[in-house]
Amino acid sequence: MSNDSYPQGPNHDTFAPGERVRVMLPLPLSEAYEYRVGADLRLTGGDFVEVPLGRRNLVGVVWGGGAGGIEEGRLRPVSSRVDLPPLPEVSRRIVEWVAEYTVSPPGAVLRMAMSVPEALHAPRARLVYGLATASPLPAALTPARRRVVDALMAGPPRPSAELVRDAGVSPAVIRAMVDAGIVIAQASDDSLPSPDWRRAGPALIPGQAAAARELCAAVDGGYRVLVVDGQPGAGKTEVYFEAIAATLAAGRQVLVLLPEIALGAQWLARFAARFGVPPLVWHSEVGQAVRRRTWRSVLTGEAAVVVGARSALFLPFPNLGLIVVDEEHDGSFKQEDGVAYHARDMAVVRARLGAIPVALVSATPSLETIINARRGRYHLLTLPDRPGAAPLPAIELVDLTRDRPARGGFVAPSLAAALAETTARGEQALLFLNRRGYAPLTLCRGCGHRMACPACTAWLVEHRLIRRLICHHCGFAVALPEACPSCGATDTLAACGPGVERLAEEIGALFPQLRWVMATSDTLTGPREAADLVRRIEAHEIDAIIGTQIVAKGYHFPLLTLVGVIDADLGLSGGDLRAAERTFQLLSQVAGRAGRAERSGRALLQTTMPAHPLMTALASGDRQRFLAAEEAARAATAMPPFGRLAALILSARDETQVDAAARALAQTAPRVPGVRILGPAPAPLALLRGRHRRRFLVHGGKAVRLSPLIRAWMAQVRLPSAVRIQVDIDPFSFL
DNA sequence: AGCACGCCGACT
DNA sequence: GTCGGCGTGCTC
Repeated sequence: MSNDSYPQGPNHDTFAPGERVRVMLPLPLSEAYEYRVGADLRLTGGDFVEVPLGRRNLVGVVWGGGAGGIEEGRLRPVSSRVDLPPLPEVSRRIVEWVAEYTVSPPGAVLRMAMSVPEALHAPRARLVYGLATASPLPAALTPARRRVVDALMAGPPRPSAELVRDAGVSPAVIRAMVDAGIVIAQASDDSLPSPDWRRAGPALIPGQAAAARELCAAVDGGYRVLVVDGQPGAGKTEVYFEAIAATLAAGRQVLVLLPEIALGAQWLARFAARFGVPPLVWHSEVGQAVRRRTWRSVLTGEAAVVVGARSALFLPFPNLGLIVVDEEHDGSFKQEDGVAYHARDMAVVRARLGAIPVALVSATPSLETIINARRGRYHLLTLPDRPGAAPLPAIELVDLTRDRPARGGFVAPSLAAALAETTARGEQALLFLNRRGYAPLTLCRGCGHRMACPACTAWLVEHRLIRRLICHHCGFAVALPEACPSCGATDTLAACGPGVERLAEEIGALFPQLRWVMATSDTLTGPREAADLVRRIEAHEIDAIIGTQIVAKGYHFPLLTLVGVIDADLGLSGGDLRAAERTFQLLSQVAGRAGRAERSGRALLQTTMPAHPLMTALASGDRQRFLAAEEAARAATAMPPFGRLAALILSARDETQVDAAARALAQTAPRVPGVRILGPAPAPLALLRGRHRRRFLVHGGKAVRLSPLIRAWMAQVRLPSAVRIQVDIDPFSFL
């Protein structure tokens, strides 16, 4: 049923009864489907409509007029128009752009923009109970009724269940008070509190103020990419908060993309301190009621600021005025499965399509961003170093070939000594090891058998706390065996290499008095656990944090003055294009956790390669030299950002089938000057979740558009449906 | 993405 | 004999 309580927008693409419309459905279909506009309907591009598909009814979006691509007999009518504002034009264009670029069906991209089916229908109004203001309170009240009145005087109207709890009465009391006219039920006012951009921000030093002025000047000035580069503690957040305030003052919406939201409690608190209210939050952990409300308030324009993980990029903002991508270098902005996209790059496209500014923020900007800034496509704003605070922590290398840990241990004597000194001074330490579990490999000393995942090309990781061996790729888990499954010998299984659990064991043995806590995605399962951990650390109930990269980001603890990196070499193996860059970023970020307040900090990096250029660059703090070397290496081989890459991964349960498909694809590989196609070869995880994988790599110059080339290539070959093909334009990691 | 249709194993 | 496993194909 049509409902006109929302305006339908300008009339340039309206569709009258009897006309054909193309409707994009949130399904991986290659194109929009055509429908007939039924009687009594007037539709506009972007309208959400219910349409029949097969034997079900789905909500899709009116994409435009029908081109007559389907015969009359198969055409079915649109069922109804959904009572929502239309999906904004710019949202429709970003869906098409991303689909084209990533070689994905547009419907699959639209699905990310629609996100929750429930959100499409208005939630039932909730009733809240408040004091009737029209009539005066009766002079005499029973004790139970008195408690209800007191509870309502002390706070806002609330749902019955809450009132029952707060007043300590039974629901019958409230019902009776409603009948007596003392309490009235009303629809809850679920309007959102708006951030107050008029509140004064913190005082900025001249360098910060200048950057803030430039960012603010870009607001309402059309498309522009600004890079905010500054050391940890240099005030990047405060600077872009000023641009958020300016955007809100201009009456427009703001989107902030952050890498990991689960641990964003400190960020949210800073936002609330600056603007008086928390922002809306969008990530996979957000529950469906909140999702629905957030999605709808974005679409109606009521939501002022949304902070979210990469998927927030596709929220249907009708009036977006600014995008901020914080920690823009972070790898988690790259989605690898399904529609493979890089949220930072697509945020830049979204800004261009919407003619708005985008701020890319980082202490260690990606090489891509740096090169774009140098070429003048992006505008670079560099913040001065930490004002009035301790200098950056001194990064020292611990040479594991000389300063050797005790047999069976992983902590070098110098790091152990630093830990003892730090905690003796009443300060805190972070021991960083980017490996979950107890040990990454279990092998039999008797026969040499290694415990591998049956469905993946990967070793099973021992998780001693839950006594299981787990595959970190597919989740396969078995109980820790007593005997070797290959030779049957008992007491021969040996844990090889360290994980955080094993590190914790070693620390506990070295320092029995030390109060440590382990922080990994296994122990911090939600915002509540994270908030609790933050509280315990701030209250100094903890001397040392033993954690994975989950603690590398966004935190700032005043007493934390020592960071120990157990294995600085860990990210360098594997031949990944960005291995060195990523390691540099991660380790600088981790080191930056030390001594951000008045106290100066130390960061010790344990390495077996102290002469490696990456290690010397970290130790000397010479980011420029490291970047220059990295840039030269990439330029010499025309690797990104000096050339383009795409990966095609074929997978099937049957190995001969995937090989046959790979051969068929190889035979039709396009021959284009300046484009090289490598493969097929076994993909880095040749077996993943029980599927055999083969990979092609497509490499071309900066000027070559790989997406149309790959699309044309795939169109030539008809593969059996059991073979899946995954395209990844601009692959980030090679695993 | 669903949902149906279709073709092979263990149940009443 | 059928119930049901999921592999394959289609939906305007």
